[in-house]
Amino acid sequence: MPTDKKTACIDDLRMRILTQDIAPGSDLDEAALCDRYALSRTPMREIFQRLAGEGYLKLEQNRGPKVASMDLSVMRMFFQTAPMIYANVARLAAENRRRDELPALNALQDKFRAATEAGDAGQAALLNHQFHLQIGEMAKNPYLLPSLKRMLIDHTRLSQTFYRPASEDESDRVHKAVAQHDAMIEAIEAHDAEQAVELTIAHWNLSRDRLERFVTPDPLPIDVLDMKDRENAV
Amino acid sequence: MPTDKKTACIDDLRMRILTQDIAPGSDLDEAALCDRYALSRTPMREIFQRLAGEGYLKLEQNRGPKVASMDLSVMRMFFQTAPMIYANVARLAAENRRRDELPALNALQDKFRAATEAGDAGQAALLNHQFHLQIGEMAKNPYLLPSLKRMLIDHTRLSQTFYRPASEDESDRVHKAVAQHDAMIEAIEAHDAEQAVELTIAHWNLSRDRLERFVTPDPLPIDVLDMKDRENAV
DNA sequence: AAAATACGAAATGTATACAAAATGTATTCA
DNA sequence: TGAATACATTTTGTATACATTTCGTATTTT
Repeated sequence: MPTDKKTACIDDLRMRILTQDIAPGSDLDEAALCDRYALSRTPMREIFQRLAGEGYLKLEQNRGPKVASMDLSVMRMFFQTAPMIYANVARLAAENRRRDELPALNALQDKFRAATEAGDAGQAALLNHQFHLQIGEMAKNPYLLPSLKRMLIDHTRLSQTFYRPASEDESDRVHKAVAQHDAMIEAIEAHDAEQAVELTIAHWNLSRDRLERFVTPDPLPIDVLDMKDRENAV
Repeated sequence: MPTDKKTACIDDLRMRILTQDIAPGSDLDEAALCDRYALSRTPMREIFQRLAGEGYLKLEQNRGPKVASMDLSVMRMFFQTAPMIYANVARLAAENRRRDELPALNALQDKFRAATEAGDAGQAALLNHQFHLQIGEMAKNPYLLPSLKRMLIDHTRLSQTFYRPASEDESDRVHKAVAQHDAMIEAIEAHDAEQAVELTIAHWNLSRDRLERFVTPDPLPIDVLDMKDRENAV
């Protein structure tokens, strides 16, 4: 089937962008990708168009596709907007979810937990992405979904380090995040919109601190000899 | 210039979809459009991909592009989500607008007012669309913008009748809408976020009632008659 | 030497031919 | 007559050749 090759390519590109295997702002080489995925230029360019529509890439006239960048100016908007989108999506998901959508959510959570326990950071971030995307689908709101998808792209790229906990404290946070997912599933299953919102806010607050530290890293230690501080520097 | 032809085609298709010249849910004939816009299939398909990414069209495997439909279930979400998106975009626009963006907004408002006074309903709806899109650009929030764009597509399609006022009362509403635009420009220019939000909510409330009256599902396919004829013919 | 320009190589965009899939129609067979 | 199947037509997807634009480089000109 020729179409499988195409969707496989799309999925792989998405994955590589989300894991920062392809860096934000970097250029894509059409010919090289055609070669890599064994596709001719026409379907590859259609893929570029689609990924651009989803916010993964940026296309300009007469120049190659660029991976969406993450400037500092945009990051400000990210932190400003995320709680609103996430909370409202969670509310709608709790209100509108269908029973037959719950197994998929549970399956993703199972895989997510396994990835965190196995210490597979990239996979954990990716499964966290899919988990929240699934909640987005359950919200049944075609107007909010595109915003959520764009937020999740940057959220996942930012959180690459989150699931690679360096300290005991950060490891605790990951476990807390997993537990919050469980609670969110319960709330959504119970059609408890208020609870879903509350949990989502808490979930956001949990990762916000870590995320913000990544965007604006701690200043390097002034005392060069203090090796303890050096360890925590980003 | 070959690229002008392409952007002209995109703009024209957008316009025809927004004015419901091409009905929601209708199929697009690739070959016919290639003929109409004097483009070959490759760039035309790229256009489809782009319009699909913007929410104008829906693409499926091995079948022609469909204009995004406006089902009743989606309309519910439309009315539920619009105030939140519009209000927050207005707030951000007031906060983040640059001085050099104001002339464009004023120009659109001038043209908008002229269209309403000339009774050009289609043009008025289109310029109203561009006006709110410009505010969206001024908000500088890449996460909210895609949602706003999707909302505006349906908003403009729904409001086709709004600017074709049938009664005295409805004519008043159009004038009020024009005045609200003026006030919104003032608030945005003055960086008055609270005022911008308040005006936006009022603006929304003004059109909501009128819009809700026109929420009707896509017309049933006419094929039913053909089937009857076929039965009778044999 | 610096700026400008012209050239060539690489890329991006378009047209078209070909392949695969879907759809409609006619024919066959019970 | 009616169902099923095979065939033809149309539509959709892909590969590739060709056209155009961009960009780096070298040459010219002052």
